[in-house]
Amino acid sequence: MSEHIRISEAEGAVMKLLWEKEPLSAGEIIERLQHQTDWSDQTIKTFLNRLLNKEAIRFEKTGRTYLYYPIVTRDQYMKAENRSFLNRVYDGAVGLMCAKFLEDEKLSESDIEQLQQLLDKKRKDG
Amino acid sequence: MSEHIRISEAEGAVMKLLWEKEPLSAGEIIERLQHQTDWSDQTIKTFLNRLLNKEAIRFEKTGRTYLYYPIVTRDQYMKAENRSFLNRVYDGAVGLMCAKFLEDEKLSESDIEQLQQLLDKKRKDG
DNA sequence: ACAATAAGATTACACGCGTAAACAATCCAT
DNA sequence: ATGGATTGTTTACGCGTGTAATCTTATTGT
Repeated sequence: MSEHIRISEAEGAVMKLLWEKEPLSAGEIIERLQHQTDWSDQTIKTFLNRLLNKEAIRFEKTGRTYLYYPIVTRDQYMKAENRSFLNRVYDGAVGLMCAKFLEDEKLSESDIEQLQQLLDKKRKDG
Repeated sequence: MSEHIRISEAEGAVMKLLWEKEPLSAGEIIERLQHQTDWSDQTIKTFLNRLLNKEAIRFEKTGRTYLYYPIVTRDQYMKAENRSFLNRVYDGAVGLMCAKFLEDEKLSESDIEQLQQLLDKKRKDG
C-alpha cells in the first residue's frame, strides 16, 4: 500500500516548489531551483524523473508543455520525515526531542506563543 | 576542525549503546545489538570500524580486549541531527516543525508540562 | 609449542543519491 | 518540410551505507 515513498533531500527541494505552486513546468522548476542552488538543468531533470518513477509527482501534457503536480502532499511528507527522524535519533521520545530543539534553536515570540497555545489545547483534549 | 562527522542510522545504534554505558567491549556491543536487530556480528564489526575511521569512537586495548569509548557526544550528535533535519525538511522553521510534531505525536502529561515550563523560561530570558 | 578460537582489518557488493552527459523526441520558425 | 531549440529519457559514475564474507593476527587451552 503506497510502499513508503522515500523523497531524498534534493528531490525534496523540487517537491517544495510544487507544494508552493502547482502545477509548474519543468522550465519553471529549473529556473527557480537555479536561483537557490548550483544544480545544472540536467541534474534537476533527473530529480523530476526520479520523482515521477516514485510516483511522488505526476504530469499533464498540455500541448507542448508538461505540467507537474505533486501526488505526495507536504503533510504526508512532513509526517513521514518526522517519524523517521524521531525514531532514528530519539528512539521515539518526542518530549526529549522537542526539549532539545527548544534548547538549541532560536524561537520568535510569536513562535513561542503559538506553541504554548498548542500545548494548552493538547492538554485539554489531547 | 572536526569536519562534521556524519553518523549513519546503523552507526547511531552503536553510538547509543556507548552513550548509555562506556566503555563497552566489541563482544558486549555485538550481544546487545543482536537483541535489538538481526545484524550479523560481522556487520556490527563493520560499523565499529567505520566509527573508528570517522573518529566518532576510540578504543583502549587492555590486554586481550578492546574497550570502546565514544568521542562524539550524544549532545553533539543530537544537535547536528536536529540542524540538518530542520533545514532539510522545514527550511529552518522551528515553529512549524514543533507544531507539526505536537499535532501528530502523542505526548504524555508530563512531557507537556515540561515543555510548557521550557517555553515559559524561554519567553522570559530567551 | 601448536592448534583452535576470538577479535580486528580488509575486501566485496548492491542500492540510493548527487551529479550530469548523451541521446531521443517534439515542436516552432523559416 | 527541415533544422534548431526545447524538453523528456537513458545511461553513467563515485560515494555512503547496509550487509557480510574472508583474511589476518593475537590469545588461550592442551
